[in-house]
Amino acid sequence: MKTKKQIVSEFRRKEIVDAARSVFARKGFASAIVDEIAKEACVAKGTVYLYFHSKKEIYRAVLHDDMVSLNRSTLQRIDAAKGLRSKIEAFILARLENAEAKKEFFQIMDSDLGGASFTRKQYRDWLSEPVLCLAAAIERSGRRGEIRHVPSERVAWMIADMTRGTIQRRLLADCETSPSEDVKFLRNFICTALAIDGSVKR
Amino acid sequence: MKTKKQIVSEFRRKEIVDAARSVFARKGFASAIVDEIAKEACVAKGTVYLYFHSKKEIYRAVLHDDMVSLNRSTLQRIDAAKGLRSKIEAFILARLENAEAKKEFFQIMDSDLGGASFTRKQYRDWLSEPVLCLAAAIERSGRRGEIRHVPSERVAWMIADMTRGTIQRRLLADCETSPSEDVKFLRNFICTALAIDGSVKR
Amino acid sequence: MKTKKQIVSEFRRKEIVDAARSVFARKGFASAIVDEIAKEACVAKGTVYLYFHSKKEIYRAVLHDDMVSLNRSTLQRIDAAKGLRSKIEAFILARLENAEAKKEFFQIMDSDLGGASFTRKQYRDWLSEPVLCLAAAIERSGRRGEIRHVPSERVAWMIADMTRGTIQRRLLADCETSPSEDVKFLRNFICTALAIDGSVKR
Amino acid sequence: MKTKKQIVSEFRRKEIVDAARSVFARKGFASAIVDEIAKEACVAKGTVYLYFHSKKEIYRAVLHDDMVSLNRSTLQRIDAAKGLRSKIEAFILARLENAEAKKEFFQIMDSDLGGASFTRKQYRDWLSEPVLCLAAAIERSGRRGEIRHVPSERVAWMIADMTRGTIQRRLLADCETSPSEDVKFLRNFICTALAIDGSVKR
DNA sequence: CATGAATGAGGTTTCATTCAT
DNA sequence: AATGAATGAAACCTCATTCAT
Repeated sequence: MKTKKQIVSEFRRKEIVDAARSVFARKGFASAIVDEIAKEACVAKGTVYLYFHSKKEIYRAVLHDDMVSLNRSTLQRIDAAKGLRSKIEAFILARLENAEAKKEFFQIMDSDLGGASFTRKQYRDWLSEPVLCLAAAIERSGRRGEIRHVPSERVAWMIADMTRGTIQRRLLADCETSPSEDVKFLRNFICTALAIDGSVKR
Repeated sequence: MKTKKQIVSEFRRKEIVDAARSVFARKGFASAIVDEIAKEACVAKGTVYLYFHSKKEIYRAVLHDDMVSLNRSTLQRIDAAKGLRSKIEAFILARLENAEAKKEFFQIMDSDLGGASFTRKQYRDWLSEPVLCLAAAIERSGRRGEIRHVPSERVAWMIADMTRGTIQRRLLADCETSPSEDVKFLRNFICTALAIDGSVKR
Repeated sequence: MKTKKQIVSEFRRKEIVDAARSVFARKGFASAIVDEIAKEACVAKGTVYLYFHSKKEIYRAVLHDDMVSLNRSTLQRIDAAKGLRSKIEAFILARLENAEAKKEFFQIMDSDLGGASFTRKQYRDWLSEPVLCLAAAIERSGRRGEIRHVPSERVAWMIADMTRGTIQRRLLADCETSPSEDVKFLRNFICTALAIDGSVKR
Repeated sequence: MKTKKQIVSEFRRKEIVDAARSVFARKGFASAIVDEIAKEACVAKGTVYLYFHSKKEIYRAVLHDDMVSLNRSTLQRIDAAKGLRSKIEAFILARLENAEAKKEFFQIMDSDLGGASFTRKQYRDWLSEPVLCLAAAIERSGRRGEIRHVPSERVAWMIADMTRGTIQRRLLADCETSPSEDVKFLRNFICTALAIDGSVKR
């Protein structure tokens, strides 16, 4: 059972991470100021350093936390979906909705990876989990002859690339098109590329 | 005619921009130190400030210069190519080769947009020039019935997204696959998605 | 009631202002170095910036603090003195003694007005408070027929001018004459100029 | 005879000094920038250093030139005037008119003595020449019994102090009173203080 | 003689991190 | 555990002065 201390401690940690996400999204890593994070989390600057060793670590925590939850939900939705077409749609949808819900996180991922400290490599590594899951689904479909033969992992990355680009455009352009329209277009584009016509099973 | 001074001046400016590109790529905008840029350009710190008003301006100059030259070469190659398939390939190839030749630049574009100063929006705006050029080619092909009917601009952005993702993976993964292989895969993937079969004219 | 923090905070502020006064007097505004002020105040440079926004603000604080306390004491002494002759003497004495006690301050006021940042106008404005107080006393004396009729404000400024000149000479010349001698001469000179002979009431 | 070279050289030197006076008056010594002086003198920065060793030296030249010419004209006018009353008036008038004509110089003298480089002492030394001349006149008048017995040098400094204060007020207040009014008031005030009534000989 | 590009020492200011309370 | 005042390293930028042309 969680002690009272643990509860308070976890609560505070979350508050700091949330505040940090907001500040990092607004300013980027380098221009974010620890004092501002502390203020937004309603704690003193010193307190922040009780929970995190350094600014960099806060940054890592923000990204890690978000990525873990994003990946978890993406994987669940892919698993839940039946048929490749649905799985692809599930992937895209999970990403798009998450971007909508957590603009801040995506703004961070998109505009500043913390200077020298954090590499895009880490992002790739995180991303690779759901992408490989998608790739596996494509691979199976291919084996079953439901789609034409393609290098499944590569295709999965293509899907991720297009999804990401779409999200970027949505975030920048203040969403001229509806999310469902974007999803539909993407899925169709991909399915056509894989297609045995529109015959990919749902 | 260019005076001797202009020549020296342009040469020095270029040296600074080149040095800056290298430093920014290594350190990111915030961690880059003007003194280091100066040293790498073999001039004194003060000289840098004769040519640029601030660190931010140097940064802008690096990005602008690279983007202008990249866009110019991309547009030329698209124009030179005959047939949609070739034009698409030209676009991808121009980008990939440039990334290979100017790793530094892509690392900047990909990993650090200079904190609050620089938005990804600017990048999109720059990118939109060759993308719209590609879109126009797709549109024309569509009108001529060479490909199935698609929203050309959106498709052009998809192509850009996939190209960019491919470049990123190449830069991160130390190139397991050959560039031409990547290009071929990409082009085929796209052409299949657009295809009236494999019948897109070369 | 003052909290402990407020007390410490005010103490520290005062230490910085005192150190700054000393440094500014030695070096002038432009040549004064914040680091030196900090060192003399026995705090780190950063601490100085916790209390003041900029070097200019420190400078303003020094001048303001000194001027406020000088004016307060001058006004009190004028008020306490009975009779115009005594009031004039009080004014001169207050200024001379202050100059003696706070050489540093007068050196600042006299030799460096902080470049473009600070105008002599501000100094005049500060000075005008005790001068106008003196003018009022002269005016009243004039109305009562104790002195010949004069434009009181103008005369008050004359008194201030001569006092200031005397102070300057004292500071520069290492005081050949005793302060009380200077005061006596000044007062007599002025009283003669205003005089119904030596009959100005004490 | 002056060679052509000398003529050009003197002309240029004067242009630089004039430009410098204007810039120093506007900005003060510390904030004045050599480049700006050069530009205002229509020469290149390097040229300035052909005529002066350093910024400080330009500053000294400005003050020295002005002071020499001011003193010369003051002395001449005192000499030309007959009678103490006229001589005093001549002193005041010479100073006031000069201040009117060369506001810039007086603004320099009044607002910035160049940080550590230049002391007010130098100014006093310059000023002492006409002041001592005035003192001599007072002394003679005293010996002849035209005025009451006073320490002549001290009185002469008082006159200089009041003149200077008046000039300052005129420069700051945009001249509410006419110069001749100020001169008359000053002379009368002084003569009353010295007076054997109004009987000081003209 | 004249130029103005180049220099680089040194100033102000910021902010991550620590530590006494 | 929480605070926030204090620290001081390090960065950006300015500008007097030099010197090759």
